[in-house]
Amino acid sequence: MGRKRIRDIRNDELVVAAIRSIHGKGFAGVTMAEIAREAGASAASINYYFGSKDRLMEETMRRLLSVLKVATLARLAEAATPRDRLIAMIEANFDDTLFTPAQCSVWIQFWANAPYAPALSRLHRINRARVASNIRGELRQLVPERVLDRVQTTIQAYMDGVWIEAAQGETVPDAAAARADARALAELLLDQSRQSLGS
Amino acid sequence: MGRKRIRDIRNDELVVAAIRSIHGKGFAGVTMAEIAREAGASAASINYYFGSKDRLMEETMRRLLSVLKVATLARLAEAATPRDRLIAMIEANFDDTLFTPAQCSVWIQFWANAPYAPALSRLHRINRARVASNIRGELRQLVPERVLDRVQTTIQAYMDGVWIEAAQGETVPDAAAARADARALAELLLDQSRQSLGS
DNA sequence: CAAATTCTTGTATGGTCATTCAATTTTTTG
DNA sequence: CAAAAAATTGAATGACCATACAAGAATTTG
Repeated sequence: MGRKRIRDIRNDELVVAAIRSIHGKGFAGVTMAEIAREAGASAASINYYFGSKDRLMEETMRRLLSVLKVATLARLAEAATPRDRLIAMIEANFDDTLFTPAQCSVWIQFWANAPYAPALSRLHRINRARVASNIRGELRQLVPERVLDRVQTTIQAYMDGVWIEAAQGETVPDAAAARADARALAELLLDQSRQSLGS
Repeated sequence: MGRKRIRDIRNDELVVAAIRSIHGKGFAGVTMAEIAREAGASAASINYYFGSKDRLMEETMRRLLSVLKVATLARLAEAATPRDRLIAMIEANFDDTLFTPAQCSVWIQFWANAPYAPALSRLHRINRARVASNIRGELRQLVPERVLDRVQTTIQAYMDGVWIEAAQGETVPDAAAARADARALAELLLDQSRQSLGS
């Protein structure tokens, strides 16, 4: 039963410690020893489980992307119409499980490092493409082809921007408010598109 | 006449080299020696002029903020109505002099470092507040009080998000297109606000 | 329980790099 | 032009830190 259990538990603990530590000092600023201390382990054990600091960052981001995926699927399960499905996917980005100060910070560090780390860059490209494709899938049934691209990129840029602001930590992120604002923007974009050209 | 001329020239050269270098390897990843080589100088001279790597980053960001300010003022000079002034301020963020791959990269590094460097944090807070205040000043004459806050934060989040995407470098940033998209979003927000409540 | 496997960590290593400093060159000034 | 001031840099310094490793502890297995 518990064949790979310990490994999984440690992986979890270390990734959680990494999220907290990165939030506290940034990825470049934090040391392996600090992350280890946060997890109640030794720096050497991080290398035992992950191989390197870069790989730890990569696994940490995989974790965040997984949280996003879970939140998205949970919300999609309750959505019936294309419009509901679109909103479900957007609101998932500001789910209570994802839109926290620590995770916002990690996401920023990810953006800052991705251009210089092939593994992160790949992760970013894949995730972005997946989200874009999902959004477009629903939009195709909601807005005219002519504006599809613009609406999709606008939504995605807006969501990224909200994350940035949250990571600057001047105000505690309010997930529910973020969802409401994002939804309002989406609905505005949908209504306007339908109205200006008919759908 | 040339009392402080050499110092100014060197500052310029070093800041330009810093922008290029940071774009190439990230702030944490680049060394003083690399930045110096890019400028045709020595690492020691950077410290002579700036005192430290962190101060160089700070001055580099001041440069970008100054470019934004110049672009904003230039566009404001040609704007007559509140609506034109709002659009001028928004489009300034995607001015040809500012919205370049290298400068987008630096901006991301700035966002990633600001939470951990008081000097950068301060710069970020001040700039953000200034832009927010300017935008709100125009919006006050354009949309109902009730939506003012939401419209302003939406615009700002969207602009930040566009910068992030540009910095990921998957596509070469097209400043003119970015301006058109941003303008379209602004006009949509204005029209909808006016329509839904009257202004 | 004994052998094998997995896990854990203290310590050593090697490399990297920002920063300092003294010495030199260049420029300014009177 | 000579003295002073400013600019420049090579090389030394001193920290810091990711990673490797070997030795030992814990756990699993048969």
